[in-house]
Amino acid sequence: MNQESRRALIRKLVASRGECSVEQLAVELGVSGMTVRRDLQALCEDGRLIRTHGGATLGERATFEFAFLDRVNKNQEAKTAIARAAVRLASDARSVMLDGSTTTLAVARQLRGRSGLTVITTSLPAAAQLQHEPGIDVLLPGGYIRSASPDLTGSLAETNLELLRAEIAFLGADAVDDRGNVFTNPPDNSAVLLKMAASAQRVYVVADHTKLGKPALRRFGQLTQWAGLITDEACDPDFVDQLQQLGIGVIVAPFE
Amino acid sequence: MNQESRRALIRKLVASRGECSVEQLAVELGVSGMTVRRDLQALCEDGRLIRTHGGATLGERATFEFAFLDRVNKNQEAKTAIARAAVRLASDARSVMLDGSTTTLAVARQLRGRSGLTVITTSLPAAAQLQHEPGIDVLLPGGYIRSASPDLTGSLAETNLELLRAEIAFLGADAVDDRGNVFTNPPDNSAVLLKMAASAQRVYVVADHTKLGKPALRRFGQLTQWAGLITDEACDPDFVDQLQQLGIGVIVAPFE
DNA sequence: ACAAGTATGAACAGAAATGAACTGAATGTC
DNA sequence: GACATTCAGTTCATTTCTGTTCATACTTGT
Repeated sequence: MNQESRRALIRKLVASRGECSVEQLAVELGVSGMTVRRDLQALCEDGRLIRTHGGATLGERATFEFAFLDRVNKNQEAKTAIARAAVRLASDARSVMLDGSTTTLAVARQLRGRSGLTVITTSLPAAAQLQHEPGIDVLLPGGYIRSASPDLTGSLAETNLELLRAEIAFLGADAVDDRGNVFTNPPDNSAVLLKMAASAQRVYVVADHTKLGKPALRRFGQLTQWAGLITDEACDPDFVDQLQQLGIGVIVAPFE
Repeated sequence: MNQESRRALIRKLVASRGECSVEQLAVELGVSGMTVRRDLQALCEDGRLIRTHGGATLGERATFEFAFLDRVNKNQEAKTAIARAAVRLASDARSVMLDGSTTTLAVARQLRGRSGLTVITTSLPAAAQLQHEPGIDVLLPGGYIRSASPDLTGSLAETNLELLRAEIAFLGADAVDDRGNVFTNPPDNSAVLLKMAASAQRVYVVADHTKLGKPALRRFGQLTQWAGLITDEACDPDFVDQLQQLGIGVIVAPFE
């Protein structure tokens, strides 16, 4: 029994029973619980099942569900703080753009309950969060769904974003250095991000404190061109000073 | 009973009864009231139900989700049979269009495992089903997410569909009458359906036996214009005869 | 055959879930 | 409007689960 067939069998067992415990799977497959956990983690990252404490279940993907992504989310507290600050900035906006990062997903969650708002987003989880909000229209620009993460990319997305306009855009960054350069990691789609930035009157970069002060692979913009950075209060104050001396607006969101 | 399935069960119980008390849930689930409270809070934060004093009621979002799941689960066997026949017709197609009906969602499920395929769909659940298939590219035409059902509509969707082409399209119908007229119920988006039909080389209407022999509110097409109808073996043979005498191709899919 | 990389399992430390007890808030009753 | 009752939410202890780390076995490519 190799890894691949074992994982296939786990998928089958979970699919047929709807739910399996780690221990149960370990006994049935004749491997240790540790191995089962690693398998479940891998399958969960692929979105093939939903990890639970003690086991795994089948997601209700008959509906448009991306809730399982929330659990993968790191630094939830910081992102929620940033999101609260972000929606405050957008309090009178009637159109908001959100990219496909996990930080902007937190923004989407904070937008719930708003009315008279159109949200343009490439993020399918954000769309799922907002689809049933009575006061919010969700507009997807279309495009290919990236296999690595549930958001839209490609020339169709770019072309459509050129035709759309929003009052404010929130873009997630994988890294921000002390010169105000904003980075993303491939295979992230910097082209789509740039189209979003070009189509919004005000552009804020959202990045929690773990993203600050280091570069990443692909530079896609400069904070001096945009409205500023929103980060959380666990960040380094010296870093914030440096950016502010460059004339960059920095908003430090407090925790609850 | 782990957390995930317990919360799923709570959702079901609240959905079926409209309202549940904390104490009632605690007894039925065999957990403490404290655990129920924590579950309810989590579900409430996700917008899945509305917390009340002493219990919880159904929120708007949950209402939509369960209404959609009901539709998905209706005549599941027939829809699966139709879907199997559909993917056989599309066995050498490299591009497939799927609309947002529950029958075409079954087609999406049957497409899993295929490779070298691009699926163009307005259905967000279908997209969710296929997003992790390594051999399948999922292309969304964009547009507004309808509030009543999770699919895309609006002029953006229509414009983009005009630019796209597929070898074969499967469109769900709410009704097919004995003259070959194909109907949809408002607020279904017949404009998007027509754009899909116009952009595909072969167009099949998929409709289980409960949809046959009756009209619905909005006529959006005629089977004689298209490649034919796929239905299931529980249909009325006389009805099939009538359509065939009009020169319409009818495929009757057998159950497993 | 050898070496590099991968998979596996054991042990342990940290995290999460749960329930009990307690305090504070909301609702209903008189 | 005051009181009683019920409910909610915090805190803490207990249990269970998770994931890191490390050592070993296995697989794969050269």
